[in-house]
Amino acid sequence: MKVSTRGDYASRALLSLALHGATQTPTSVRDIAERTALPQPYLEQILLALKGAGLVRSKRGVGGGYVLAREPEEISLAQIVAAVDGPIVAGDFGEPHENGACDHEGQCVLLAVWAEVGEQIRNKLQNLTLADMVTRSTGTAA
Amino acid sequence: MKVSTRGDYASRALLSLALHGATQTPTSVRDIAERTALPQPYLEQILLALKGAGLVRSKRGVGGGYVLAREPEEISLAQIVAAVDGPIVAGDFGEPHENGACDHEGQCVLLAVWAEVGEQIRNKLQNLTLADMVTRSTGTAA
DNA sequence: GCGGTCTGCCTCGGACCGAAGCCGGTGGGA
DNA sequence: TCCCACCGGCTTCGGTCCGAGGCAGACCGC
Repeated sequence: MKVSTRGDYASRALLSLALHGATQTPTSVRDIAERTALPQPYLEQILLALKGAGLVRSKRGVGGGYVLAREPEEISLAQIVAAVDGPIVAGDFGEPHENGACDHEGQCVLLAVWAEVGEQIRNKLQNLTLADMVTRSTGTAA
Repeated sequence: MKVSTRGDYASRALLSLALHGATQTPTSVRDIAERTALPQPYLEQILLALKGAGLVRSKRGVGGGYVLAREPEEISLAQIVAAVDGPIVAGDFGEPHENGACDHEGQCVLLAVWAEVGEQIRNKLQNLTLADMVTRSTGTAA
């Protein structure tokens, strides 16, 4: 019942890009790692997953690095977490109301509940974009 | 980002007790395991944890077993899950706005978000009692 | 009251799996 | 030729899931 560090790290990395307004000039993995205090090799493969999901673009060679693929308003935390942690669900015990999944008492009722919880989390995270985070970050605290 | 099987199993077991209206006569672990199709030894220690949390009472010897400690209306899913899975949170990366926790950009903003998500899940599960589940179970599907 | 049996209580341990993180090599760009 | 993204594989670590086995309390028949 918790977000893995991958989700947290990925969010921090992209938030870092958004904070520096780096929608054009690439930022190297090393710079991101320094600014966010994250382990560099680990962050590397996380960024790779984010690229695979189409959330960032990369540029190789000298002066290369990563750039947000879309505007911060268009990137939600749900997309980030889903990209590195897989689909956002609460409990993976199959689907309710399907073949032999509900052959014991109360089972499919609980499955429905977990599904509702997962959906609620998704809704929450879909409404939080990187732009919102930037606003929160600059508006409230350090 | 998911409920462990412990939480699911514990919920199923208590729901089974509630469905059979066993607020007085004890039900043995073996019977619960049969009705819910759960591994009996595993279920045993889960029930032990639930007893430690004060959600069920036990009776030893012949004709012994487990009984709900309170009325189904008084037992929420949040209590059950918290009893077997620990506190319900989304991401355990420390607390926001404390000593050196927010010394890197955007960190405490994200911490606040995870905290919000966790709180939302807790609220949802606190509003779902065993009595609600019984109603859902008997009212809608098999 | 006494032993047997039924049950919960408790602990130990191990298989299994995913998370977390490091490393070396490859190849494309300036 | 240097820089840096890319690409795997690989290890370590801890948690989950579950079984085995023994101990202790409760009720029974006698």
